[in-house]
Amino acid sequence: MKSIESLSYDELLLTFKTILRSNNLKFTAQREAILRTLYDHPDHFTPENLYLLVKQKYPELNTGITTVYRTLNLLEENKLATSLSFGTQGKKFELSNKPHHDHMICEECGVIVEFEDPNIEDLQQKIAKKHNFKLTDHLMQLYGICEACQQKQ
Amino acid sequence: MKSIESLSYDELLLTFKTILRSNNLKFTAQREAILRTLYDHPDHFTPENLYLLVKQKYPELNTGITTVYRTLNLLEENKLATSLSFGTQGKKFELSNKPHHDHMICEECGVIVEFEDPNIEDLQQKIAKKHNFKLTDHLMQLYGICEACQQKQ
DNA sequence: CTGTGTGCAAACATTTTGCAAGCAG
DNA sequence: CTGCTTGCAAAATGTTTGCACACAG
Repeated sequence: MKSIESLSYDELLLTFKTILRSNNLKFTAQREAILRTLYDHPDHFTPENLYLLVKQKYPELNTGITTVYRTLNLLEENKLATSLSFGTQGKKFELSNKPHHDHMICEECGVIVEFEDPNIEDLQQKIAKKHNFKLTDHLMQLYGICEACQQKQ
Repeated sequence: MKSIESLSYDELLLTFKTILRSNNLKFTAQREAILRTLYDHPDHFTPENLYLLVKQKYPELNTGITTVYRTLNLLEENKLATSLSFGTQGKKFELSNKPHHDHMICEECGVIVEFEDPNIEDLQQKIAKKHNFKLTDHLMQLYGICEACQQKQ
């Protein structure tokens, strides 16, 4: 199977269908609407935000928030989506269809900037090795004040 | 004021009292019990865990979980404690009285290993500069399988 | 047809808030 | 004394589950 990175929507959809089929799950209009919405808006969604947007774009499906949660978890379990934790305020999800990257978050306005740095990946491997961990994943988030918010102050 | 890193308990207590005084807040037995418990157990606590431990060690205070939440937030706002997010499962807290470090978490047993790497701090500064962010904080967590759990498999 | 998926409402888990009584300063 | 703090219960959030009906395969 092709890597998930930089897939076109059709390829992504095919990947999704393959995953569904191989787990004896069904391809439904709601599941597609959720995937499509995630694809069309490369933002970081809370389940609630995504639910509202899907409802707005595909009102005839009458998608429930329960289905959004279930689908997001399904996507995450199958590595088609990734989530970031925000303590009490839940999680934010994004599709995994772009190269690996990390996040820098503005504490004022909440904007999320993505970045990528190969040196960090190397460092992480070294650290894991030192403690005899088998690395499966990582999370790196920088917090700060973005350019726009610095000027407002 | 002395840096918070590597304070003895007496120094930590003094810092706490100073913060309380300067905010017109009161020094209470419950607040001290919570600080003391965090100090005596350099673990990563959920509010619930900490609540149970404080109750066990200082039963006569009859501390409520509400107070634990309120005190943890107070400590965090004043940089005496730090929290890590775990999505749905809430947060874990630790005292900030040791040098900066990051965390590596075992996905099997949940054990948290602390590590420290100056190279990472440098890299982060570079990345922030590139995007014109003013860095205030960061979070780096590595996920994997610890040595013990690898052997169990 | 069969069994998975769905929306709804209810249940859950975690955290926050309103309130009356208690206690620090 | 004054007003911050406390514990309790209730409310608020965010997420998951039970169920009867709908629908994909």
